Amino acid sequence: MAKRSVLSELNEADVCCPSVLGAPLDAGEAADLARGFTALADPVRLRVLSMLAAAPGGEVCVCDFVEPLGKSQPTISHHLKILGEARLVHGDRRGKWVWYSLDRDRLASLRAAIDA
Amino acid sequence: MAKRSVLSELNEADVCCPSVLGAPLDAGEAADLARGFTALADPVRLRVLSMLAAAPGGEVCVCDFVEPLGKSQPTISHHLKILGEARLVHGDRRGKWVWYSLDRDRLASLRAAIDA
DNA sequence: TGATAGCATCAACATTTGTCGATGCGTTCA
DNA sequence: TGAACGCATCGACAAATGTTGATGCTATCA
Repeated sequence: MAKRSVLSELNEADVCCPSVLGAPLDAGEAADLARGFTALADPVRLRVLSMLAAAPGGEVCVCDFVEPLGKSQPTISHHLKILGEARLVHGDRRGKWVWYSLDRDRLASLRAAIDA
Repeated sequence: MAKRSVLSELNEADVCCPSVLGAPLDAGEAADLARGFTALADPVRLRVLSMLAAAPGGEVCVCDFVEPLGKSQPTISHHLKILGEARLVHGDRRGKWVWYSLDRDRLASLRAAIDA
């Protein structure tokens, strides 16, 4: 597991959050981060996040995504599931409705991964 | 083009860099950002970026990616092309070799898009 | 000039992804 | 209880993506 000569000697074995700009990522760290960025790599999902960020109260009901985003209800549900699995959003059922909110800490951790 | 009631009234029509956490993104802004994050949404490409960030001199020759990343030379070339089209890296030919370097400003602009 | 080496492009393929109609499940309310 | 509504899941499909062997192009050097 020796570091390659072309790479930094920095040791971040016990750092909590791997960063692209620290020592070279191993395959596992890279796969973890890639899962997070994959969730951001779609225009519909970015718009979902931006709507959540801008919503008064920080919550948006599923039904309120459908018409503004111009996608079918199953498609919206699909994207919310992906964002949920990436822990970027969280859904809260209240009666017939499910209200989604943004996990700003999770977003910040992804941001930190590409922080200089 | 009226803003929806559920959304912020903030007007950022003439702001340089759209942010996920500002006003709701329109389809065009979201597509632009998604292209950037798509480039980050792959473990091989993240490892390429981290190797560039950690490399003394900030440069790595294409041939030095192949063995550490365990991918074929055409695959590495493919990923470098994607990173180049996303303006995250830049290649510089010197003799037989092409040395790639990281565009830290471009990375910072993507980071800013998910900045609180 | 010819041989060799490094990198990009091509062709092909399997896998993943985004999308939607149909359907199922849970909640509300008359 | 039954009807209506909101949301998730399923099945299917087209499009995009990651990968590699073969090939082509450019630069170096004998």
